Amino acid sequence: MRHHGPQAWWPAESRFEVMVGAVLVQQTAWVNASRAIDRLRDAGLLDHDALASAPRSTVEGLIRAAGFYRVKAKRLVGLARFVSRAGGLSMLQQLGISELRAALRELDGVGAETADAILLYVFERPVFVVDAYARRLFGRLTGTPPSSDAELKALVEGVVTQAADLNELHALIVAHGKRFCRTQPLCASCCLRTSCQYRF
DNA sequence: CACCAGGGTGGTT
DNA sequence: AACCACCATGGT
Repeated sequence: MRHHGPQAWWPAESRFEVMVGAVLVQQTAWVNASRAIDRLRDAGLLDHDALASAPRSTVEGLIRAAGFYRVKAKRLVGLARFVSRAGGLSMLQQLGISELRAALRELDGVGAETADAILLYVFERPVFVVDAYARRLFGRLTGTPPSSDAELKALVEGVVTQAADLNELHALIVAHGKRFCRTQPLCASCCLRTSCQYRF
């Protein structure tokens, strides 16, 4: 990783747009999820009330570029209805982290990783997002690899406690993982920047 | 042409 | 609990 530092991770014009992106990017390259987001924006549907009442067939047509467009359209409308029912993101913001996570996990299409990504990037809660890159990284980095995602989460969250730092950490892991970590061993610069206060 | 991309769900063993 | 098929498009 040549350029440690803010990764301009998860660019979006609103918090709800981040939630929509979290679903659209599942098993999909960001460039294609981004196209779908642009089309939703042009259609005025990056708004939970508007999206909640939009026909699924309309949403399907707009998000086709992101792949899995039928299941994702269903998930997006369900997500929008959830936010509308709750009375908006400012209402959900009031909830405690565990009940907010439980509410998100009940939604169709929101698994462990997407729930944690939303907690971190939408609600700014101090959560470490365990994804395939993080598993590979820590599996190789530590002598005894974490045996579960829960263990890995606890390990990292026990050290990195600030939401802003967990945000940056996840961004660095994914940005680096995409470039190097799939087939090659970790390179020497594969950890946090040297000026970082945290040590594993 | 094969493989991958910032996963989740439901079914089978 | 560990697999597996499926969802589907666009890039390399």
